[in-house]
Amino acid sequence: MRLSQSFIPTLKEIPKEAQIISHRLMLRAGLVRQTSSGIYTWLPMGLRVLRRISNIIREEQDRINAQEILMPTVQSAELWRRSGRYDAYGPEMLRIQDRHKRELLYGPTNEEMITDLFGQSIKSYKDLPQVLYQIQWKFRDELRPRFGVMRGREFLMKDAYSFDIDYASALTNYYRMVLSYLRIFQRLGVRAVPMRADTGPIGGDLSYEFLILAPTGESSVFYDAVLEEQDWLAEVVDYNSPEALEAFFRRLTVPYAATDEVHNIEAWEAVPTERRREGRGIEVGHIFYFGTKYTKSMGITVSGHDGLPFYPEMGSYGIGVSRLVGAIIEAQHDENGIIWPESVAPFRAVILNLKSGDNVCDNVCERLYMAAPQQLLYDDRMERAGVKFADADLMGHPWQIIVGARGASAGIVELKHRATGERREVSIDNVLTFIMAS
RNA sequence: CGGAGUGUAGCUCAGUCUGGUAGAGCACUGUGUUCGGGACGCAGGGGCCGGAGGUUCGAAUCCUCUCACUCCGACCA
Repeated sequence: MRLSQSFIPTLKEIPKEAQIISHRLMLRAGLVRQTSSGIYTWLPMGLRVLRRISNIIREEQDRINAQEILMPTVQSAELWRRSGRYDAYGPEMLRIQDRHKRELLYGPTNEEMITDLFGQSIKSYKDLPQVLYQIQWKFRDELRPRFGVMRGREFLMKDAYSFDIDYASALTNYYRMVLSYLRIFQRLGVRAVPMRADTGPIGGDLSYEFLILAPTGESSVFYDAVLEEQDWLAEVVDYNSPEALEAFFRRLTVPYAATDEVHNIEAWEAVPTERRREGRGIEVGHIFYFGTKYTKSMGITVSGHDGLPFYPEMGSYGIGVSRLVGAIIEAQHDENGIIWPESVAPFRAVILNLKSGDNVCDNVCERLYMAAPQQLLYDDRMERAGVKFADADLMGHPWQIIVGARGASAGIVELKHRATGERREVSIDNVLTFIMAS
C-alpha cells in the first residue's frame, strides 16, 4: 500500500478521551476511530490486524476440526425465552423491536442460537461430536465501556461450541480447545497464561481463562513462573487421542495459576516463593464446559446407541478478537509506538523513501515495493524524513527499509528492526529475501 | 446506576469567574528556503462556542432544561 494513497490518519497529539496506552496508540496510529461510547470504526490498518488475528484463529480452530459458520448478529427473543435467559440476562443485552413490534436482540453470545441450529439438524449420536465456531460481532451494553477496544460494547469475538455424546468425549473436546488456544496465543506473539476461573453467567462447572500479562489488566492473577516458559507450539500432542490430550491437560494444570476470583491461598503458598508471580492480566479467552445446561433447557435431544433420546453435552469457547488488538499493544510497545508481533503486523515492512522525488530513490523504492505490494507499506509521501521515521515507529511494522540517496546510488538500503532497534546495511537485491525469510 | 468532570477549528487547548467584533499551537492550502529522526518564512482557508429555551440593548460567557463524551466504583470476550 502506498501511504500517499491510503487512509491512515495518524495523530501527533493524544486524543483526550484515551487514557491507557493501547487506546492512545490505536488512535494515534490510525487503527480505529470511536463513533460512540464503546463503539469503534476499524480503519484500514486496524482492520488488517483484526483480519490477521482472525486468520490465525481460523487456522488453529480448523486444525482441531472445528468448522466455521456465521450466525446473525440479530436474534429473536423467542429463542432466549426457551433457555430462560431472556429475562435472566439483564440490561447488558441490547433489546430491539422490529416494525411488527416483535422483540429482537443484538446477540451478546450465541449458545441459544447454536443449540437450536444443532437440534434442528443433528438427530443421531453417530453425527457427534460436532464443534462449530464463528467470528462475529457481539454487543453487550456494558455499564461502563472503557480502555478503548478492550472493553467496548460492540466487539468481535470468536465463539466455538462443542456437542458431545458424553462427559468423557466433551472433556476431550475441552482439552483439545485448550491446546488450540495455547497455540493461537503463542502464534499471536503474546504470552497468555491459562488460569482456573469462575464460570459466571454462562454457567457450568469447568472453566479456564486465558490472560495476557500486562500492568493495565483488569484482573489480578497469581501463577507459577514455570508457565511463562512453556513453548506450546513445540508440544506434540495427538489431537485424536483422548489419552494424550488428557495427559497434556493434566501436565498443564499442575502449576498453580488462578485469577483472584478463585484464588486459593493454601495452594498458592505451596508454590516455592521464588516462582510465585503476581500481577495483572487481560482476559482474552474464556472456555467453559457446561454439560447439558442448554440442551436440557431448550429440549434438544439426539438418539443414542439404544435408540433412546439423550441430551448432548456442550462446551463454549470464546476469544475476544478485537480486545486482542488492544491487549497485544499493551504487551508490545515502547515510548515511540506499537511494536507488532510479526504474525499480526499490518505490513511486514515499511519502505521509507527519504528523498521522494529523487530519481534514484524513487526507482529503488518502486522496485522494492512492486515486488510485494501486499506486504509492504511504501511511505512515498513528500514528507520530511523525521516525520516518516516517527510515523514508522508509531505504526510499528516489524521492519523499516530506509532508502536514502547515498545508499540507493550505491545499491544499499538500511534496514531497521522495530523491536530491537538493530540497524544494518543490506544490498537492495537481498533486502526483501532477508525480510521475508526472517 | 451512584460520585466527579468535560463539550469552543481536524487534534490539543486558552477565553467563561468579571457579558461587548471568536483565539493560539499543531494539522490543512498556496509559495519560497530547507531536507537522513516530528524544519523555517510569507500569504491563506477553516467555527450553529454540543443542542433547546430564558435573562439582557447585547450571551461562548449568566439561568433552566437537555444531549454527548471521559474518569472513579459495582458487571464482562
